[in-house]
Amino acid sequence: MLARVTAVSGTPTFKRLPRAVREQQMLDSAVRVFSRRGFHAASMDEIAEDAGISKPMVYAYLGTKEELFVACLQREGTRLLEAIAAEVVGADTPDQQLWRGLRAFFTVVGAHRDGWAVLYRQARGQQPFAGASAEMRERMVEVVAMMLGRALAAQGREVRDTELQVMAYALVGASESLADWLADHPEADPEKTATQMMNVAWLGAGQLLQGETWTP
Amino acid sequence: MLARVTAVSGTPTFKRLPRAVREQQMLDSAVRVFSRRGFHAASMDEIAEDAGISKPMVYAYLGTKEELFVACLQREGTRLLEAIAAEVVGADTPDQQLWRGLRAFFTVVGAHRDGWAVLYRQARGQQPFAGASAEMRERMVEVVAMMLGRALAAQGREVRDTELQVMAYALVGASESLADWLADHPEADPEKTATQMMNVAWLGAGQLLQGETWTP
DNA sequence: GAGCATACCTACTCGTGCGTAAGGTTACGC
DNA sequence: GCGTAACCTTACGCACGAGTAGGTATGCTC
Repeated sequence: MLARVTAVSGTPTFKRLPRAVREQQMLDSAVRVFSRRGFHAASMDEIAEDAGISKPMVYAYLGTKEELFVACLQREGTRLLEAIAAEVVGADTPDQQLWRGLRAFFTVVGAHRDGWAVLYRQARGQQPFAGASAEMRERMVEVVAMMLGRALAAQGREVRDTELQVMAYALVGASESLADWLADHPEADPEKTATQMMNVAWLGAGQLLQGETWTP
Repeated sequence: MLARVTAVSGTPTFKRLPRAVREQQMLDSAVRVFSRRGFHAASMDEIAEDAGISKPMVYAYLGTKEELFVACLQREGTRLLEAIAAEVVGADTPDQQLWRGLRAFFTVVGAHRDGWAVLYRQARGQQPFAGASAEMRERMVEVVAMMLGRALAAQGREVRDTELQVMAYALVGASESLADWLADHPEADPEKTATQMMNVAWLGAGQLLQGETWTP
């Protein structure tokens, strides 16, 4: 029997699709199932079924379960990073960079909610992938820290790198958390969420840049 | 054969301990193994071995794997929430409440790093527990939002509940993220991390309270 | 219109790990 | 000092799911 006329994935798939197309369908299904069940609880059978295909096809195209998960991670991760990068290069002042980066970030997350769930909720905990996930975050933190640092320098102020790092970490964490919230709230508007995040980030940062600090 | 003289858990355990003690040892081991491996990859055998006990004991005392995980969640979660609550009640001004809450939070996380890893990195993704985890965060967000709201009211300003909610979410997320960073950096000082977080949170919040907002 | 590559299937094997049955051993009350 | 309850064990059954073997259909090329 060939691939059924209508798969669960929605798009009615007729038999015999070219490899590139099927691979994308499989990745879509994999992301969906991984995000719902978690890496281990997700079964290759369910992924195959969701894609409207039989299991050996998945193995033939994307390899083992781990490799499949990595492929998901890669696709969703680069989608996100590239979208952000593309927006950031078009801006020059620090606040414009931050704003456009945030907007791109929340837009992509809003459009691919379970992709974000896989990236953020799954990869982080599961041991074989935690490293890759942490590395991606590290890069984001680095970039944000650099932006903050440049903004500081422009104002003639100097702050230790560690401080910058920690603050960047907090900002990235806040964004991730809001993204997570966004992923669970279909009614929420990505752009508005980005604005709210920008308020927290920029005003908080702005004060710090002015040399004000809070002390117990 | 009885429980070995020296278990992997460190404390040399002689045979025949009272139930309450063994249960705590098991929970310690469970948290440790769950945090290292993730829920599914962790095996009951490994947990039992780590506790220096045989598997059926774990089942006799703490029940199935899911129940065991829930028990871990419960212990670590209440430990955290109670520590924070105890600190917050002793303060009255909003910034003191926030500060003492944050300090308690980072102190507990610093002292029980893998407890945090289980709570935050594991429970969040694995379907059966995501709900409980989200609920706990929800409570935290609610409390923070309330604190912000009171601070606002004291300054005669009024903000829509949703806005408060989102900002609280961002602050909680930033804290979680720093906690996560703390869990991976044994050299870091919880109190200092709390101070840095307080700076981001309070200065950011402070500006918002003054009515300032950032606009694209 | 024969050949060949590609897309696709059904139907297995086999390891791993949850959960349990059935039976030893120690401490404590009386 | 002895029964009994609590503590603890070894050794298994069994299900589930990753990965594979081997075979069938389809369409493209010359």
